[in-house]
Amino acid sequence: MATTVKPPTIQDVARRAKVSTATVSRVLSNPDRVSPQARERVFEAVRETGYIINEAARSLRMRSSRTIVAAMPHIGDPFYSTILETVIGTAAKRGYAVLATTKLEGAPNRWLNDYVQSARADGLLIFDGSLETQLLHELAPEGVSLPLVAAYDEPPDPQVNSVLTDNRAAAGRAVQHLIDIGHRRIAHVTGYSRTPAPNERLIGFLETMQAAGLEVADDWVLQGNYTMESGVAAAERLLACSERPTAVFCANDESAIGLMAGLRGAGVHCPRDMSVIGFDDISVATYIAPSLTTMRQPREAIGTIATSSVIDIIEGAATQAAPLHIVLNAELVVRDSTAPLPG
Amino acid sequence: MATTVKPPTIQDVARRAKVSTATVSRVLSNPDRVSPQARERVFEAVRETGYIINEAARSLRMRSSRTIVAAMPHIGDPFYSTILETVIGTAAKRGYAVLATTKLEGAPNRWLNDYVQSARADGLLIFDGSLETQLLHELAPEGVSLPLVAAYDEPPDPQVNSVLTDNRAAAGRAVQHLIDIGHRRIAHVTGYSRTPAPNERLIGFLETMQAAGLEVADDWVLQGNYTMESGVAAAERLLACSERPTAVFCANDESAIGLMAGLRGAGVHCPRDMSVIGFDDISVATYIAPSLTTMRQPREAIGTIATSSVIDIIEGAATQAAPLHIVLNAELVVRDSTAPLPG
DNA sequence: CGCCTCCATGTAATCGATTGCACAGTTACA
DNA sequence: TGTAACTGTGCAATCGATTACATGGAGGCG
Repeated sequence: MATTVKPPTIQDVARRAKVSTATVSRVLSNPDRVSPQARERVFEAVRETGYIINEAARSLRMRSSRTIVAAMPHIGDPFYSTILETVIGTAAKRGYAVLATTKLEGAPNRWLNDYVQSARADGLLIFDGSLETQLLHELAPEGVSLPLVAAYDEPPDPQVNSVLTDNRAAAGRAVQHLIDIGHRRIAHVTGYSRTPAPNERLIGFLETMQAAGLEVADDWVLQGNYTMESGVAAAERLLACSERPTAVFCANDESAIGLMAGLRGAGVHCPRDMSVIGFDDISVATYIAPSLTTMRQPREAIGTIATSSVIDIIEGAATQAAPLHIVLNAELVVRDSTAPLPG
Repeated sequence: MATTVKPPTIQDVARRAKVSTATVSRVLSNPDRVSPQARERVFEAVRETGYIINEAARSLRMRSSRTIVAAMPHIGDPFYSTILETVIGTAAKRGYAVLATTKLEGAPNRWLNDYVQSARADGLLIFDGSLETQLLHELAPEGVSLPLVAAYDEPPDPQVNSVLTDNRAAAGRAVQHLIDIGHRRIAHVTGYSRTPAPNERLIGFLETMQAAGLEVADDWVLQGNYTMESGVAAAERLLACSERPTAVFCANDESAIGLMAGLRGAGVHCPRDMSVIGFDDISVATYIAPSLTTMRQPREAIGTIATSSVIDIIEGAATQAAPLHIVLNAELVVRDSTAPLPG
């Protein structure tokens, strides 16, 4: 039957190739440092034994695990899962594996930096602002510098390396688009803020409305939480407004999709009766009816840049004079869910 | 500035608590085996030093990494990302971390079992049939038994533990629903098969049509690949059929969404002119227009059961007399995209 | 009182890799 | 021929945990 055989070790290879383990190790990490004959014998012994390096032993000795952690609030969200995919791809190209984590309910919730302290991972990628507090708690007092890159909606601690879209400006451009096509009464379905600071997209909305000299009634700011359900709920409250808006800026595509579903259920036609704009450009946005006007976030860029940055830091390529702050732009994609205000 | 300090080791704790490292280790893994006095001193020393176990050292010594690998074809797909989320949650509750992998383009593609051989992971969760061949290649000749659970569309090697939905039966029920509401001319947008075997949902479609005595014209089987793009392309071919079907069964929700977009673009109204049924019940399915009739796969159950099974196997709870084969059912969810055939 | 058992703890080997240092052999050059 | 420089390789310490075995002391019992 199935027997569990102990995998060959570097000792086995050394014995077979009639060299020392030191030589085997050298062949594997830097073949040029050994003679061609020995090198060839070692390669052959590796082939014959099916040797695969024991990463646990390597990690212990080298103090490096060639692994990074990606922490996100909610992997089921298409926005994050796309990012995770590019993270994995980018990390793999550099020889790193990716440990994926979410906020855990009911499970022993590790401090994120424990992953690094315990030698499970060499660096951290944080896509969730609320996790940062967990981090700083242990981090700050020590003054320890952790290979860490943050990439999320709210502007993180300026001391922390970050890659993010300029949410405030992008939100402003979304609202400006609605203004440009004639809307004056504009509502906003918010996301929540994962940090103590107010949500950046909300700020961008308010600033732009103010700059255009437009009033924002109290009941036009509809609390949401980035889910489709919250969009549906927002639709109901929206339709109950004393002065009904003609357009809505939603903090993300999912709440926009929920909102449109809610409007439809109430017999309100989008975009004829109400224009809707989202944020993110998740992949379904093109295919639904009406197709969704939105701000496209460069998700691939976010994932790729954050990942290569953290690996650069781990490997000491970036000497880290000052914290890294990369700001990306979101692009307006006009589709069918927004239309000029008639008249 | 930021200084990197070496984390405290078990030696540091032992010194501080004035005991041996053996005692510290015992306190940490089985507190009852040491005297209350020593135990208390150790706990205090741990607190004072901020000791965190070095997992690399532990893995090396224990030959166990408390990590599992989840391999999926495409994490961006909402179907898989939801599963991954439950996998991470379930694993965390049992004290395991999750390494996430996808099929990698252009990166050195490890054999999946290398993760286990190299002591990076203790077990494997495979959500992609095409990856299995990579596995068996190295696996079979050795006769080594790997803690492995497969969970994907096609029925896997009977030797391999698996958790899967009965795709053939579920596809049959989807088609039967269309028949029940009066449709006779039914098309199918296929997924691809990740294994040499034909796609199970296609088989279910054909079997059910045949059982109902219904003809399937050659051009009613539309090649797809589970993407929305392929759904759009299928719509075009569908409308060109010499004898146009009145209903379509799509191999997953995304191709159904694409198909509906394509139909809409051609002025064909769903469900009035064409009924559409999907498969999976991804979360947007409820919110789009028309809302999508589909077969709901128990994704949470798949993720949870697969994860606990593989951990049971790792920990030897399951003595593995025979391979595990768990079959789950998909449930028909009727929404607005299917309607009775008029007349 | 002598012997046996049991409990708490310490000693030291072990897991499998990497690498500083030592050493032997070769080549270069005076 | 002697010395220096260099190259290729091996020896053995090391990373930080776990655990089999040894030890010493306390307690029980005839």
